[in-house]
Amino acid sequence: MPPYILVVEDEPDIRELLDFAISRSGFSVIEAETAEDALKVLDRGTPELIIIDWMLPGMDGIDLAKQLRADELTKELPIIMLTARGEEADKLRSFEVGIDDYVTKPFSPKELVARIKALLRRTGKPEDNTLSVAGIKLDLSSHRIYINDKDVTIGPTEFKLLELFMRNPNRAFDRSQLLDRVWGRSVYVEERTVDVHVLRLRKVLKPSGRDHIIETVRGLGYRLAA
Amino acid sequence: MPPYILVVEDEPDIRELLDFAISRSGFSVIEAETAEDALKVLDRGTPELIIIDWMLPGMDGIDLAKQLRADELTKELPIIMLTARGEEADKLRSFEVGIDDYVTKPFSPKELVARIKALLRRTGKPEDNTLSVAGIKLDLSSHRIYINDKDVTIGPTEFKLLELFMRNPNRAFDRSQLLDRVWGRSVYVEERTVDVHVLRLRKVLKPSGRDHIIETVRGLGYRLAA
DNA sequence: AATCTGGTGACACTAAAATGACAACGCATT
DNA sequence: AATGCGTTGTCATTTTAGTGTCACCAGATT
Repeated sequence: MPPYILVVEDEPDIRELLDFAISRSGFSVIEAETAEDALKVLDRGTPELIIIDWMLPGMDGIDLAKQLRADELTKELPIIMLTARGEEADKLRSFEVGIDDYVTKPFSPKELVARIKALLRRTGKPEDNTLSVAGIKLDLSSHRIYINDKDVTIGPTEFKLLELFMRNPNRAFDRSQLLDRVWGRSVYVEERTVDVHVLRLRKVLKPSGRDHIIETVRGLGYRLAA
Repeated sequence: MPPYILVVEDEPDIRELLDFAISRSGFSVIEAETAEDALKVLDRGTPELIIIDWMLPGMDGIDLAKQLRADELTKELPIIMLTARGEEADKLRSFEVGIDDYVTKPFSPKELVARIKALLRRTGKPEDNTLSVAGIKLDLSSHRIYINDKDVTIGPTEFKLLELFMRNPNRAFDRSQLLDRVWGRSVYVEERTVDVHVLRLRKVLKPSGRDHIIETVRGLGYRLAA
């Protein structure tokens, strides 16, 4: 899943310059000549960031930006707009649409790259959705669990239970809290069912000797000891 | 026959090293032990590039190169010659024949791959945007798919589905995400339809034994395991 | 000892996914 | 317009995996 930056620019020379400058600083670049092309590319996967030329044949940059903002999938996509000197007056309009940054032509590649990096830093990619406590690693994005780097399988309920515990290490939950937060407020199940799932969770942790980290708090409920 | 790189080398160890290094950077490799074998392979389809060991039993590398240059079909075929240290003196001769580049043994795999890429770029072969994960290769431009270098047919929807998975290996998607990103936000289809298409995708992958890489995440959706 | 609380295995039950069949559709060909 | 082919979405059915409950047991608590 190579993260990439999408460049939408109709002038071949500038496109190449952009590609060169950006690739050289370690990003992969995909180029599109027109807004229409860009949309096609976007259909196949969301980039980390998109650079759009203000003036484009057909649908222009602003319209493309608007459309991106309207779409749930690309709503958050950082946008850098390329404008020619003299179009600066329009920058207000572009910020209205939700452009994150803009660069005026002619631009220095160094500046551009700096802006890209700044923007990526700013928008912070929550890519590594991974929780890890006491040798247990829970990868939210792949929905996988590793114990001492060994892959283990686990049921959906146990997954949610473990996730809750890992998000709140050392905190003790009573059974009704666990039911609320793992099963949901609406369903009714016996409180003792929690015990069974804790048992099942411990069974999964057992082979790695990590089962003791789920502690029983007598008279109350359970807790994950970090 | 999918785009590939032909390696002509008689020493098994080196052949394997080459295969490993080159495949790892996304090209398919076909191996030949001798010049004669190589010619047989070439009969079945022209590769993107050919790597020839200088010293070969029977017809040697230079002769093979000469013959390739003489044939209309392989006249333009980029050739990289592998020479042992000490044979460098002959490099002049090899450029005469029309070798495009040469690499002296021992070589670093990284350097070799860099040279391959440079050569492909130079000879104008547009670096076909191809996506490859776990022995599955997607050719985005020709919309074709190769599994272990074997051509397989696949429906458009399965293609998009597989592409999404390959662009986000290990990431688990729920059905609604898959519907959004493969079918598009606007159309309404049953969530269960996803199951059917996953089934169809798996059926296509089955003959190559690659079907298990599409994993079911119970209670959630699916994921491609890399 | 009497009681309370949690651990545990068994089991019936249910929800979720795999699968096979099918009708509708799009598209190219005739 | 009719034909045929490949693709698509849906549904009914089977298969599989996970769930909740209970009965019983053991250790802790009084």
